[in-house]
Amino acid sequence: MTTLVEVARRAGVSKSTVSNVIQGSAAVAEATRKRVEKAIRETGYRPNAIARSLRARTSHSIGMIVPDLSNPFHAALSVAVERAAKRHGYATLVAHTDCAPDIEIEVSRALFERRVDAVVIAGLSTGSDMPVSLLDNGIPVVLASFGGPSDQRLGSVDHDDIAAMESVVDHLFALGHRKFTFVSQSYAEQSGERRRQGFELALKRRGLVEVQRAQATAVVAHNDLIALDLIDEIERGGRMVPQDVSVTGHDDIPLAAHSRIRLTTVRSDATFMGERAIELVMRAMQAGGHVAHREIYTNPLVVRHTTGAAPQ
Amino acid sequence: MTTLVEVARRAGVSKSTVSNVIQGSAAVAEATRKRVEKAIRETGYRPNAIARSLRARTSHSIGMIVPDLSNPFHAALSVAVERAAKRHGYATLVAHTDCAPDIEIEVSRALFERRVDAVVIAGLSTGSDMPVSLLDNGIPVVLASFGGPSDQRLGSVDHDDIAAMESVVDHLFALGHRKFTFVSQSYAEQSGERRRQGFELALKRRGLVEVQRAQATAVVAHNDLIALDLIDEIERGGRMVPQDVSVTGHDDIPLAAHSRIRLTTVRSDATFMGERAIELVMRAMQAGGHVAHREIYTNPLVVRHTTGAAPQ
DNA sequence: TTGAAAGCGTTACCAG
DNA sequence: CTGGTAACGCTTTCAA
Repeated sequence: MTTLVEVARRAGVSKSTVSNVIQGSAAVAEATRKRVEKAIRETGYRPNAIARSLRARTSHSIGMIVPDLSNPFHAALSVAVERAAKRHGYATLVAHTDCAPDIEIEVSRALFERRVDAVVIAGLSTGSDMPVSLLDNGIPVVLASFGGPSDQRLGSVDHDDIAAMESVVDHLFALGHRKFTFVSQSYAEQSGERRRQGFELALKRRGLVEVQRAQATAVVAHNDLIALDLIDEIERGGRMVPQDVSVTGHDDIPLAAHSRIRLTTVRSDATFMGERAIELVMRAMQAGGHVAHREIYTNPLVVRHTTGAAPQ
Repeated sequence: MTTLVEVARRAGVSKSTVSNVIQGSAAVAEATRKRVEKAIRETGYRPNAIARSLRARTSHSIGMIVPDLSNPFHAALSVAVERAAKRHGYATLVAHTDCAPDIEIEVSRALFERRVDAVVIAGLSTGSDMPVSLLDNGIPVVLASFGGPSDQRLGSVDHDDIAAMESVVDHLFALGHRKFTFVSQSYAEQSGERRRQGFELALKRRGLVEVQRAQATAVVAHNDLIALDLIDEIERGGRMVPQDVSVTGHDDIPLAAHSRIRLTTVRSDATFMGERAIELVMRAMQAGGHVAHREIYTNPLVVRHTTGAAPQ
């Protein structure tokens, strides 16, 4: 593998000079610059980012922690994060956790050892103190698409789950539904918990309590993927959506709008959130501190055809 | 940030000793080991992977190049790659290309500069010589879910697109279809081209030629996502699938089996391919060479409800 | 305008 | 068993 010294030798200059040429920094005589550039071309030299990182004490990489990329919402978020990071010259290290606390620990340790300059988290197990340990190590952290424990140093690009659940229940209630149930994912994720809270709050406000899934005429799912699964299950069981049961999702993944699905859901802009997360992180790194900034967006309910009047 | 020397000073030993303790290698007296471990615990010391990489001349990271993670098939592949890599202690750097040649170049350059130990590619623009340039730089490359230019050094975990298209066309032909069309994605990807070839071959074998999309009674899509889009478009246009038009996909993404979709498609196991790709890559790195190995799987046609008898 | 040297945090070799 | 020293490949003073 070609290194700086080889290029230098070839060009008959010192490595400092080669370095200067590459950085485009210090004034270098036109003639020498030419010689060096020629040597670089001839050898196909590419700077070793690892050596640079060691010297610069910054890896120019950011960590992306995601529960599960097979959720299209998370995939879109990751895509946005990676693209935005790349635009800034940062590489993205992805890691899945399935919201398993032990994996979360292992992963954050690995990211720390690799000295990522920041981490973006798309989902976390309830009660995880992983962000705090990252923060304590001086790594800026921003939560994307959810909020979190109220450490001041944290950044977050969040959406209002409580309001979202209120609008979902409101819509269903107006359609005459009184028997609600909430279905969350298999693992305990923070956003799931918050949506459940919002759901229960909205119910209580109307003097209702959650019923068993089998009794419900309105099923509120934690996200679109789960809603889709529920529709599948309900319809395979011989009942119809929305005639017998109404179902709502959350996220508005691309497929939700499909003519065969037409899912009533809450629209959340994963791409925007991913980009915004990187913006915040970049700004924080420039300032050499933590993000310490939260913003929260209110998402609109998108009414489609999986919700309808409550059966008599 | 705590370093080895700080730990050493604290424990009153040399950094070599601390290093030895960490490596668990050279025999270290029980007493000193204890002291060192205590110092490590007290300082919360974590080795700097960047320094290690520089020294070891291996980054313990692999690059994952993917056209677009929002395709669930690619997402599943990436998940599998990342998980398998993590199991081996490797981090995964993901990069999207959208199959844009200029981004591909930029990305492979970035991965090379970061000295990834290998790269897994999930999709590539037609005619790209990016794998070759990586290979020439001594980086093992394996293509996952497609084949590629026939460089001997390449690895690939491929599926038989020609056979897949033959079975798709065979199925449709048996249902009475004679007017076929093929729809690929917006960008020119290698697997897309190959499937198109397989499709045309299968048609020719039956003495048929492709017709305009508007005339077709059988639409063969390059992948499930496109098939889903087509169904959406067709049904919004007032025609029915499969009564008026039959549609097939490729990949068998989770949603393909949904009760509202029931897509006839070719099943390809993204998770398996991702894992296998990492296996091959690990083996190659151990041997210090290129993968230079290809395997190709024949995928089954999964007949569901988006294909039916050709309209009279 | 150029180059020598120090140092980033490790590991590995070799003396002691 | 332990520690000194020399790399790994780069950037950055600081002199010349």
